[in-house]
Amino acid sequence: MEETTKRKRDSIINELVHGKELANQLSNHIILSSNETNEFLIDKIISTYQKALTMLNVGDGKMKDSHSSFTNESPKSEVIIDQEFNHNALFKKRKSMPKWKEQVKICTNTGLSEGSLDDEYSWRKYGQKDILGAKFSRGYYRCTHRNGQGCLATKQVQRSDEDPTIIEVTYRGRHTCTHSQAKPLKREFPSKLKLKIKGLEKNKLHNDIKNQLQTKGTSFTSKAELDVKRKDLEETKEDIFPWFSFPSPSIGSENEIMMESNFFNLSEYQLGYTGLCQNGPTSESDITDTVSAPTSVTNSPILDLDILLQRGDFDTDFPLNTPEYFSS
DNA sequence: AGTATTTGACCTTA
DNA sequence: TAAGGTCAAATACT
Repeated sequence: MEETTKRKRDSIINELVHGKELANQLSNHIILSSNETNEFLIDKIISTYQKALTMLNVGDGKMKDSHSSFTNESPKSEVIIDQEFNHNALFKKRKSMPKWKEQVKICTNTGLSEGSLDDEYSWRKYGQKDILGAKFSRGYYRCTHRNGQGCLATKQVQRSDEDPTIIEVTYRGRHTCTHSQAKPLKREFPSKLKLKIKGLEKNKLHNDIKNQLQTKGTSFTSKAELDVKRKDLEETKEDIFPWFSFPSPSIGSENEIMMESNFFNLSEYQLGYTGLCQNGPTSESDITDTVSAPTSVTNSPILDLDILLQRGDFDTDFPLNTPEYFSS
């Protein structure tokens, strides 16, 4: 082997060994905080270093044989054992991950599927199973950023047997992806249900909205309010909805929390949005329910429709629950 | 073509 | 050993 190649190789090995040592030190520090996801990621980092060193035939971070490296004699058995170890470790980690359950009530007139429930994270379906004794199959979802950012959050979605309008969602693991952290708060202006307004000028739209809302009454919010009856298993409120500021615990009882999703109020009319219900209130009871729902959300931003229209925010996308404006 | 979903097979757990 | 959970190839969608 040439002298320069040997020197290069040695410095690579030194870097890898150093990196692994640092990861080990980090592990010892973080392990005290018992964050399972962090632990898992650290394990992965260390194992990556270990694999690289093993492939260089360096063994446990120590330079064993500086002569047989860069050959094709990779210690396959070690790698296989390592992979098996990681596989088992992965299952153990998953088992010990924090887990909690929510029940989300959806409106009956929506054709949206369980998977389209908008909880502000992006999920990718990876499986579906028929569950013994259950009428509806269970869907398995993982965070979209699992591969890119190693986010291990998963959720299981299943329609309730007793009440098909209730979706039971079981979350497992916290999101570690930066994407989800950066996503807008639930109460900010939604982007998902885009309203396609064809051939309507802003002013006409504005007037139409006014007229319709005045006809229906002074105000309404969408039927978007999610009855989130949360059953804590292991988590605190803040852990489950880190983006959401919960109202005082006086609402509801037995740890049940009613969430209302009238995301924002417009000065003349209250408009709501939902990722669950596209058709808005369809009956008197819907409206009544909505109006009588606890108006505990006081931190909703107050926006004026005129300003929003002038700003062009709703040029073509306007999240009203007014059926006439939905294209689908 | 790239991304998401479906679905049968495989793996783990109780 | 059966049921639940995950993988990954095939398929669908955009």
